[in-house]
Amino acid sequence: MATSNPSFMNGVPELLVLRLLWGREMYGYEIVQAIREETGDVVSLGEGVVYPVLHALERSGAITSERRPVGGRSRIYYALSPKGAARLTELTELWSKITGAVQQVLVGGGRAGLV
Amino acid sequence: MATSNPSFMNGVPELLVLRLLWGREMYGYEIVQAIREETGDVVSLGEGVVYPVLHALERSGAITSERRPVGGRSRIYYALSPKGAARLTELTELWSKITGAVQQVLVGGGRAGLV
DNA sequence: TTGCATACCTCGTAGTTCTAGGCATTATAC
DNA sequence: GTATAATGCCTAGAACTACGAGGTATGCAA
Repeated sequence: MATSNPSFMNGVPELLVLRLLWGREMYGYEIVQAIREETGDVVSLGEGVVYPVLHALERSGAITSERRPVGGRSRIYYALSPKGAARLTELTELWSKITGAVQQVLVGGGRAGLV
Repeated sequence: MATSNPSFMNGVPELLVLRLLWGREMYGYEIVQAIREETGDVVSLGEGVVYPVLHALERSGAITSERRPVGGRSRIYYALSPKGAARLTELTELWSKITGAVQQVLVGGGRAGLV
């Protein structure tokens, strides 16, 4: 209810997951850590965020999964499908467009500066 | 469910409204149009988004309001308070941090390019 | 007097992230 | 040997947010 922090995170999990899967296969737990590392801990998505995203992406045909036993453990590796690649392109362009438009307002306008 | 487009708009309305009010007073209807114009129609927030944001910001003390009759009509002008200015700084920094982190993932990583 | 632009407002819905848990196996530390 | 952390998967519920649809009222032009 509070006036709390807008986290600017809408759609970001899907975008990041797709981007990470672009070129190499990865499993869920690995993706969670990769996001943390590659963003320098700025973005830190829990497993409760990443796994549902993966399942939704698989349902929509954007990624495919394959269970593999590794060192006695079982991992589910995900790979980007052509559909997922298209979705990635689409989202990346949208991201660029939106952030560019916001930046325009932040920089431009009446006074100059603050950014 | 998961079909749809993430709009990347989380928290953006609050940020844009605060930024527009930085330096000049504006009224709701004017803000709606300003966002449309300054973003080149990339971001188009309806009145159903802007007015609730304004009310929430006023409740939290980030902006103050003053009703003024203009040409027979009544407008409610909003002005940024010190608290709102601080909030704007905070949000701007967070925005910069998040988008920077996402950009890092989009650009960096295994392959190069796509952005 | 019919329509359009201005100017305000609220409610309900939908879509998302997040927290907080739970389960099971393996490696590490004491 | 036994507790603890790390790996690796999962779901359910709450909380938040943007959005569309709809409502009221005034002024101005055709």
